[in-house]
Amino acid sequence: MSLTHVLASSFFKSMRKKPQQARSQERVKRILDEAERLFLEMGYEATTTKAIALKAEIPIGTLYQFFPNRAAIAVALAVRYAEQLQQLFSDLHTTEATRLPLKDYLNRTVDTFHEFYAAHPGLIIIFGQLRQTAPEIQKVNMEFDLQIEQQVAEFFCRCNPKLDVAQAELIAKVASDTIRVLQTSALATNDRTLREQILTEAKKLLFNYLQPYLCNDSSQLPPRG
Amino acid sequence: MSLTHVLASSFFKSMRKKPQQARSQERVKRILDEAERLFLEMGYEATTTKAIALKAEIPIGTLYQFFPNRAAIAVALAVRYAEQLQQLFSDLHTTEATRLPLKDYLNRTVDTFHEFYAAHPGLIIIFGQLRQTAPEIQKVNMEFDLQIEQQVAEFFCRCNPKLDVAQAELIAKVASDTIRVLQTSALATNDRTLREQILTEAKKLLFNYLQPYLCNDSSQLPPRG
Amino acid sequence: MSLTHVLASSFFKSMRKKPQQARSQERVKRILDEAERLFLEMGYEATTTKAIALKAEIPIGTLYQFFPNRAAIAVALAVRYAEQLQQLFSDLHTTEATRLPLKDYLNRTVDTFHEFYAAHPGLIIIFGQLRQTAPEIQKVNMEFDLQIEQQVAEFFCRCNPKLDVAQAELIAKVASDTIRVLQTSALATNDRTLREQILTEAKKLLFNYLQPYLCNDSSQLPPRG
Amino acid sequence: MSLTHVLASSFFKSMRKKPQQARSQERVKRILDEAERLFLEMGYEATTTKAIALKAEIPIGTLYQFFPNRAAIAVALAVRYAEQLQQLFSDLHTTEATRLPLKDYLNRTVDTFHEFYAAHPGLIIIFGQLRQTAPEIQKVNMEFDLQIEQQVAEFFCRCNPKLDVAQAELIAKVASDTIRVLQTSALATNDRTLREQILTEAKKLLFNYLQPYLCNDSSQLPPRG
DNA sequence: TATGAATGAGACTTCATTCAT
DNA sequence: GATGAATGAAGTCTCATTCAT
Repeated sequence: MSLTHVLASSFFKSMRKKPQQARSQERVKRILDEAERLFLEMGYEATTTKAIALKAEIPIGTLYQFFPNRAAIAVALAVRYAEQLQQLFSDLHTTEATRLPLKDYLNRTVDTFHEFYAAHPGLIIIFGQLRQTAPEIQKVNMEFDLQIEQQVAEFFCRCNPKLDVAQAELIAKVASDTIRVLQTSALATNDRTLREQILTEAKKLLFNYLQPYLCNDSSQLPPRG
Repeated sequence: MSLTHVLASSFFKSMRKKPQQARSQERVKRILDEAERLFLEMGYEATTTKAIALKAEIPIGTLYQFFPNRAAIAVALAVRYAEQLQQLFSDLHTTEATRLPLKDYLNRTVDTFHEFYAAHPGLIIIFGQLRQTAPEIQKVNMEFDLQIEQQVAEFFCRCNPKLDVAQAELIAKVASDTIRVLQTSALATNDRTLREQILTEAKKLLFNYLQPYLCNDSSQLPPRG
Repeated sequence: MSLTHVLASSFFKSMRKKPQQARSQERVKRILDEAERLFLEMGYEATTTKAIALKAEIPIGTLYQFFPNRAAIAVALAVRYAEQLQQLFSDLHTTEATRLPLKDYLNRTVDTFHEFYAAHPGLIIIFGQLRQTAPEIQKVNMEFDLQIEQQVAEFFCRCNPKLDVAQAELIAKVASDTIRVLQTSALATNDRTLREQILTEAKKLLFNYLQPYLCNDSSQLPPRG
Repeated sequence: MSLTHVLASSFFKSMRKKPQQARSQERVKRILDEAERLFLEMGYEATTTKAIALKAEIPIGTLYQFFPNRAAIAVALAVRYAEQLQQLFSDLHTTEATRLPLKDYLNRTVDTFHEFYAAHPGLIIIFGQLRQTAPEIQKVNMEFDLQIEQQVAEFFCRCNPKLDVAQAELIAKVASDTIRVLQTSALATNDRTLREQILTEAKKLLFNYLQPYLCNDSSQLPPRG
């Protein structure tokens, strides 16, 4: 029932067999790594399964023993990222971060995710642009977004117990979408100053937006509806 | 030098020849309309030029007289939307909207664009997901985004003359990215209530973010840098 | 019955109408000139009628009023060359050249034709390589070659009245083929020294070959085969 | 460094992969055989890859596994002929032919090659007319011609050690070009008598041309220059 | 199990030629 | 007569996936 569980099952459903031997695991990793690089460089449609197999240095037939088709590779990539992001999120929330003032919590969150995004350029493609091309990926993306948003919503509820769940989920969704697009926007530029500025604005924007909801001062809570 | 001019030139550069006769114009329109529908339904890569020609009820050779290749059709679509959005934006700013209080201005802006987005579902694909697949489209998108952001920045500067241009452009970019993603998010759901809620949050978020910058009370202006 | 007559009729048969007005003649010339350049640069198949019309600065429809199809342009080019070559040959034979010693006659002939070939690089394509692609051209080529060979044979018979006609025609054919290939070979190199050397060898070769036949000393005449 | 080696490498470079299994070799052979027939019948440009695959009774995709494009088939054909001709030439020179008097050597050479040409009508197309259309073929042709000419030159030098290398190469080139065009000329006619006559003249022509150079009587050697 | 040669539908695009204006 | 937009058959080549070895 946990996210990890759900996604993991989704992940392995996309694969023909669960690689148990060391070599198989190594091969699957190589496939995913090379596929990510190629998707990033050439785009999904322009990336051939043969090219992936070639770069991963495995026979094409073997690739098809791990993945039933090309889309499954993209899905597996999406799941791998989802797991990593979930881990990142969990790590963040098991530290003292959740006990920081909102402003600091947001700064930390934005920076943490930014580092991850910056280190994984493929992520934006997989989670941002492959959606349309491969409906399967979209599904994984949406499922994952939802899971994260629910966890964020739970966190918001813990911050401000007066917040009702539906409201918290709405806010979580809006905040998640916003943070995601601004991360993307920041990463799209090579101008390091601009990048920092965008992140700074993102933090302000989130703070200004969330403060009225999360500040435990009921007098500031906006009326529902 | 105007945006319309720039985009129009870009538009016609993407086409083999400028259709001047009534029938040609009609045909180009049909090509674009059908292409939009197909891109939306099947995705860009899965949409064949043959299918577009078939749906538009013109011979394939004729399609290629107007567009040198499939990507050019997508570019033309992007330009068409860019022009319409620019028009929408200009119309908004030549009304009294700009003299409204910030909150009302934002409400109006969000609603106006939302109506347009809702009426043109293809827009999100063209401006949101086709980027990677066809670099030409990305270019049109980015040019257009930049133009709009500059106009928004100019508007911000007029609202608050103390704002410096670079700052205004940054804020405009952040606000534009945010509004765009939330519009998309709103449209992604079929739940009309949720959709309204997302838009309401978008308005709040923008207001909370922009007010400190645009409220002409210098004491509230955040220090630069 | 003259060559010029035969070829001229062939030439105009390849054209839809005999251009009588000055502008038409000018246009046909431009078509041929540009076609020649394009055939030379791109090859026959890669040269589109549209490209020819474009370069010649005439509408494509007008091109098709002068030539029924693309091959007709190539044929017309072949005929134009045939006429020029025939003229060259006639001019040579109406001078004192025919009264020179064989060696001098051959030197003059080789050089004269070489100058023409060098000045008309399209000739080799039209007469050498377009044959296969367009059977019509092959026909014009062969007709022309035959006419020239017959004139050469007549000349040989005049040189040595003891030569019978069939023999003379055979020799003329062999000599013509040889001279043609060596001209081509000479022109294929950019090394001016090598080019001169090839031509020098061509002259020797022809002299050594023809002398026994044409030297009016019956004792040297080879016995008929 | 041997010709065979050079050409073989060129040959396999033109192919996607070296066929190793019996079936593959058989298939490549069928492709080449049918391509040759079609090139001969229809011309290179008019011969479609589909038609070749159809005649060879293999799927088009399989054809493209062996050859990256249509031109590569023509190149492979050229290389196949080059190898056969080289073999023919080598065989001739490892017999006693080289020890025969010049006249007999030439008779034998002309006849030997004529038999081969007559048995392989595609050769003339590939080596004579495809040049322009496909630059790759031209390259193979020229490389091959050069190799043969060098071998001929070496033979000439052995015949007459007083001949310098550059001179020998020039003569070899002239003789090769001449013999080739006369072979072609002979084959172009269906009149068997005329064909024989052309060949007879070719032999005379070559003998008369080469004798002064190769006859080991230095008094007859033409002065260089 | 592992492999990679084989498959063939189908994609995009071109271009000689026509014919309505 | 002059024009050039319109046509659509046909060409080359790709590639996801299979399956015999």
